[in-house]
Amino acid sequence: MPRPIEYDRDEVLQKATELFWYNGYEQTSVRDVLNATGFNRHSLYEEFGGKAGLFKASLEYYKQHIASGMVKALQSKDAGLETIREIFKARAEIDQQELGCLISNTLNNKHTIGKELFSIAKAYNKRVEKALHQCISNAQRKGEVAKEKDTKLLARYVMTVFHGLGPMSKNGISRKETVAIGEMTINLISAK
Amino acid sequence: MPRPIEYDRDEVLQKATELFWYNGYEQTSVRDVLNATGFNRHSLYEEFGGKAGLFKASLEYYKQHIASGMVKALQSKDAGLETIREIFKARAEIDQQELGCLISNTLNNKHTIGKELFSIAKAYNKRVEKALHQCISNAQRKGEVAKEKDTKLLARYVMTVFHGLGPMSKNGISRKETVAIGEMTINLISAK
DNA sequence: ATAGATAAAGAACAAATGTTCCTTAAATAG
DNA sequence: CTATTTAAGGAACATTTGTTCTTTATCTAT
Repeated sequence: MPRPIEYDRDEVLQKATELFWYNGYEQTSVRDVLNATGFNRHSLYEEFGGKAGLFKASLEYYKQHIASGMVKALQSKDAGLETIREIFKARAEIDQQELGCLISNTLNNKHTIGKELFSIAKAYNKRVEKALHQCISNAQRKGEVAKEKDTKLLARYVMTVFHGLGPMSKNGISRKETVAIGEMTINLISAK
Repeated sequence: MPRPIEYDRDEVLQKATELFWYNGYEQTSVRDVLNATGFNRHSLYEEFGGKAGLFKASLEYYKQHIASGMVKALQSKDAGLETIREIFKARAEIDQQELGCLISNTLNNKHTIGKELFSIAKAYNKRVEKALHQCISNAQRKGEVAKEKDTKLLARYVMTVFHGLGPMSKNGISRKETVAIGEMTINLISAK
């Protein structure tokens, strides 16, 4: 009996995520999303509850469609330094778009984005760092990393480099340079 | 014959810079600045030409009052790895405020902040990287860095770490960890 | 003392923001 | 065919945005 839904939730989310990624949360207006998707104003509030809800859904979309591959690779049983090398290679590719990472961008807006949205980004960031820690510990077990190294600190270190690649990409960084930075980071991890 | 100016330009700029640093350019309204400073609306437009002009002046203030010490140290004749170590120490302190770096934050808003403001940030970023490059080349001359190392790439690398510290700080990073990350970076630079 | 000049105060503007409300359209169950 | 249910369309809301304009206040050179 109800009139059938005409919009495609995933299509809307994909476009919204793109916009949030490109312009940031606060610089993306509800209008922008409506214009870009043809989505209905009322339906947006029905489906997502408002702008913040839409952003929450976009963060979820980002995690599942953009970042999940990386996390899964890191969590794999045979993850090691080669995994990290691959991640830098992928990052070198994506950074040509000069967008940085949506999670990192969101963290950067800590003081304006609201506690709930910030804590979602923070939680996911933590999850990535944990996966990275697992991977490095795994590498250590395999003998790729010296035994005396503090793998937790190494994970923090790699996270720092990841976060730094965002601004670097917006400044213009070549694939080559990004890969080189990855290689240097891996050297640092494995150095004795 | 003219009525004397009642405001203190530098005082206004200090507060404005603080606000822009904390909230970002777009999230700081002209009202916010007026409220925080008691500055006159009309005078703001007389003195700075508008919000963008105020931000330009704030970037200038930031360069001169916050970042210039670092650049000068890097450009000093006897700059070397110890200089970089000191910079990380200072950064560990400032990062407790969880603000990141205003230049880095501005770079991050590439797609919304407008070309002129972006290019100012970009130019200064370049200047810092150049100073860093000088410092590392100097260190190489002193024998602190292996001769075969690509100092330009090393400078890029350190810039990446610097940029990464912003999001890390907003996520909560201790002084100790920041200093440790600095130490690891210096090790990477000097490693043979 | 007065005229001229410039700062301060704040009213006012159009445009944009996120959100809500009301009307219209489209589908199926009876 | 009709009634009911829910989506779509879009008008309307109060705020907030950056900016401009008008009025008032305060100083000094004459």
